Amino acid sequence: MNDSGEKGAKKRSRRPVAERAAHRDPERTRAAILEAATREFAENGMGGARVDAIAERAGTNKRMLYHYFGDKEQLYLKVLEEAYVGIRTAERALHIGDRSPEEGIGELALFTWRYFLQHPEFLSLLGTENLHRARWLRQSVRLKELHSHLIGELSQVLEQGKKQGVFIQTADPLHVYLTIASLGYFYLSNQYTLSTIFGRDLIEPTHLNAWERHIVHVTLASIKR
Amino acid sequence: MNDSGEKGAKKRSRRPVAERAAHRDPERTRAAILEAATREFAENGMGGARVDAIAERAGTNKRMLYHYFGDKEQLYLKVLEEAYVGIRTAERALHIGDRSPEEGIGELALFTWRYFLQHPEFLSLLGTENLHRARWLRQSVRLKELHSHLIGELSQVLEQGKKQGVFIQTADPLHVYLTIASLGYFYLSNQYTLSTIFGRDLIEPTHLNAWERHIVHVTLASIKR
DNA sequence: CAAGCCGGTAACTAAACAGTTACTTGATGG
DNA sequence: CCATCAAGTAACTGTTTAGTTACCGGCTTG
Repeated sequence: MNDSGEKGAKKRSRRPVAERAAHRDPERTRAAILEAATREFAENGMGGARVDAIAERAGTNKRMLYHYFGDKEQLYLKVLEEAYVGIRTAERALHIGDRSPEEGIGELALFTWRYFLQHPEFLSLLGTENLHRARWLRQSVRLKELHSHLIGELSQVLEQGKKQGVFIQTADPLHVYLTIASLGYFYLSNQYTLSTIFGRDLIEPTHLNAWERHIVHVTLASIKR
Repeated sequence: MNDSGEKGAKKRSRRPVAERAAHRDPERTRAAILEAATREFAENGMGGARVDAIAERAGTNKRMLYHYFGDKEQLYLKVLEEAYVGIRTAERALHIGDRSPEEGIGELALFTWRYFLQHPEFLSLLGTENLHRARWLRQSVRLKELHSHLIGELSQVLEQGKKQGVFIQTADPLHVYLTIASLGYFYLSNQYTLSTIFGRDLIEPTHLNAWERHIVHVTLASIKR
């Protein structure tokens, strides 16, 4: 997200500015707007987010926002795309095929849960986008190919497990991923209403750890022979 | 939701109006506003919902809306409360303890999935409310006690299953319910982004039926000995 | 049968909103 | 050292919004 060093350095050839570059730093401003927008959209949704609020959070003004991103909708789409790129990039670094199939699936489940836990804004953005029936995501050309890798790798691990006789033959890669994602997403994104109606603070570390173990247990129990 | 028959009949003692009671029917107007608001809030969230749109959908005007419900926030809370009352009421009619523990849990899973499937507006409202960290639900006095029944009954079924030796000793009622709800909620509420990124139409009957079976399978696999 | 009350209408208001325009500043290259 | 140009500011505009007010009309009841 903060790539202010690289691209900026190319333009500023002589006298690299170095000290007090707060003013007149386009990359920095751009990144600040994107981060502020991520928070604002995550907290208030598309309808509730305020362009003025984003500009203020970013320490700049609306003029710059419209200059870099066109309008509110394009900015929102950019935020959403970056969020997806974030999780899929982190996922690729996992290499779930390196250990035993069982460990591989467990690792994917743990990773997904912890990523969700550390990136609540990603969950919020997904919620908002689904409220609008993926209206903006569908327009994105960048994201279509980003997800095939995940299913491909997961599919390989499952096949290996089936050959070894540790997984049931009916285990389906998309179903397994959806199971993992479901258990993490629902618990975290609905924690507020759930904590309220059941009178238990679900975000407490004890409950959080218990649910982490539960996710791994459920995922493996559903595919093991 | 549509209780226009009962309360209305008490007031109109003589000459029961009967024919063409469209005009000047407070109960009907109130119900129409509530239903229109449910759809508007479900489709657009709290920030995106428009009071004018609700009035128009209800075939009335803003004056009546403010007259019956105070303001936008109180109307929203009423909508949310009614939605919770709806699912918890339907749940009570289940009596999951009547059959074997295994069948009881399977029945609860099926019921929850099908209720979610038939009431997409309930899922949307939950999403909206959680985006705002249960800000309005927490103010509700009506809903605190509504949910203890569910956990109580589920707890009994699990205990029975443990005694019979069909369920594992560590099975927890809240975890079991959250598992069932997770699998249904995520699949349906996130169907739009999921269908987009995985290139599969998740709402197709074939996939819907497969997921229904999957939910029951996963739930039981996670608690069976 | 008239008075008033209640369900209902529509035009209005002040504030908030997305998006624009006119202007300032300061670094750079000729 | 000055002309240029891009980064950045702030005040403005037309529109949309939640909420209000002034008014209408017909049913009920004394």
